[in-house]
Amino acid sequence: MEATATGVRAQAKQAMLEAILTAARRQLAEVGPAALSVRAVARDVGMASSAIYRHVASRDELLTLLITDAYEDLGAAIETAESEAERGDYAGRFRAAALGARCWALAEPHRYALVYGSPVPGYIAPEATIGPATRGTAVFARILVDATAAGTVTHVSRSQIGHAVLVPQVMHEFLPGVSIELAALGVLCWAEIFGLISFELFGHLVGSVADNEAFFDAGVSEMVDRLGFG
Amino acid sequence: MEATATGVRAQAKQAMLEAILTAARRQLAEVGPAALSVRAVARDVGMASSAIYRHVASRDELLTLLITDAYEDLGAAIETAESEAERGDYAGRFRAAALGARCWALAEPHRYALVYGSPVPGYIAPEATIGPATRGTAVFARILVDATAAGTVTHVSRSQIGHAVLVPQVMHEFLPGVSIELAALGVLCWAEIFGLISFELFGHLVGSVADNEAFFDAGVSEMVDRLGFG
DNA sequence: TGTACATCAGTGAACGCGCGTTCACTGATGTAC
DNA sequence: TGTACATCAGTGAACGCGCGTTCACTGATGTAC
Repeated sequence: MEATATGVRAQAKQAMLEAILTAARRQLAEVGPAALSVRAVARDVGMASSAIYRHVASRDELLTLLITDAYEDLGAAIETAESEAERGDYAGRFRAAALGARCWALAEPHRYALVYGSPVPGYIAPEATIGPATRGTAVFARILVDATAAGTVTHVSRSQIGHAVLVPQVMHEFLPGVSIELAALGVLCWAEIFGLISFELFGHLVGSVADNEAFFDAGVSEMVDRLGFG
Repeated sequence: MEATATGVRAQAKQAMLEAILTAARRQLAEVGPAALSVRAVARDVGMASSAIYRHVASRDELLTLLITDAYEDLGAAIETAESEAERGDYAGRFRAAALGARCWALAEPHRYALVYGSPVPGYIAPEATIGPATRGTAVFARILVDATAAGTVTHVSRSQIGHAVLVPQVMHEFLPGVSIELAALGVLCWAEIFGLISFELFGHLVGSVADNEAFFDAGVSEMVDRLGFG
């Protein structure tokens, strides 16, 4: 009974935290991260503002929770999308992962902006955000690793890339066996994917690109070519 | 004498506006666009907060001025950098323009984030920002146009790009004579350049990329290849 | 099972603060004769 | 050149508002005997 008893309290607490985060996500979408306010969240959730402090230490911790939450959610979306492609189809896996990222971003523009837009002034991301941040990226890395292991990489860009460009530890941990050239190309593509998504979401394609989805697809096709998954 | 007289007043007014913008840029760097405050700007400039309203209609107009100002400044930096390359060296011009953008962004990270980071919540950009926004982009467009006119474009990516992807008016106005394929490739590169800059500035390369400049250079080299400026 | 005690989620008032914008005003600077 | 008047940049008080965080408190829920 003891375990169940404390379990009930803990469960209620967990549910309350979830409600607070839901309200905070709503707030985020309305006023943005810089104007996110503990009091507004409390109002939304129907509590005294001071009650929030029973669940969250400060406004900054609330922001941290939103950030890790967004990274995890985006990472999960990329994982799910990628997992639906055939394992041996590296182009398909890459395409699915990229599209998964874009779909999530379109559905959750404010949470996307929170993690891939401007840093929040005055907020310093604690170490706890690093883990979740790599989740989505790791999916892309795995595709490169698998393709290399399978010997499917047929051609990489002709541009020269110095050996010191990437951090060795990342090469060992996330890209074992992958050549520096392909790894650097992968990081470039990773940045391009999020560059394309940001441009679309932040309005820089308005007036230039008529069909955002076709444009993104064209970009991804090009990346697949470059990576040698053609 | 009349013209000089009003000229003196007008000149003082102009100087005051410049002082306000300088203070506003400082504020922007400290607290970000969402927290930019008329009162803090007034304090910085040494005036009563109400005095600001003699020069600027509202907080939103102040933001608009900062945005057009940032676009113009970035555009000018790209123009200057690009103009130093030899006219017939399209790869060199492209490279210079891209590096010019990156240099400006590194020197003015907050103003860069203002225009290429997350949109400011609750702020709706007026039409007046459109013109300045195209200034830098136009430099890249001109390189494509010139290279096409000179017949220097030797090879474009093998990926297929539908004809409806780009807005026809933009093709006519900024990219006359340029093929749809090259134009789309150009827009992709444009997005990639700003994607790379944003990733670097917003901290997404920390821990992965050891040498940001070399990495950016590698990316640009690759783009030059793709565009057929090799 | 029943009772005494401890835990702890939520309250509401209070702290000191900053915000955008308006408004009647002052006083220096420019203009017209 | 001298004077009367108009312009207008800057003032400071005021409006109504929201903020993060603390603190002593209440009262329900869980725990230990």
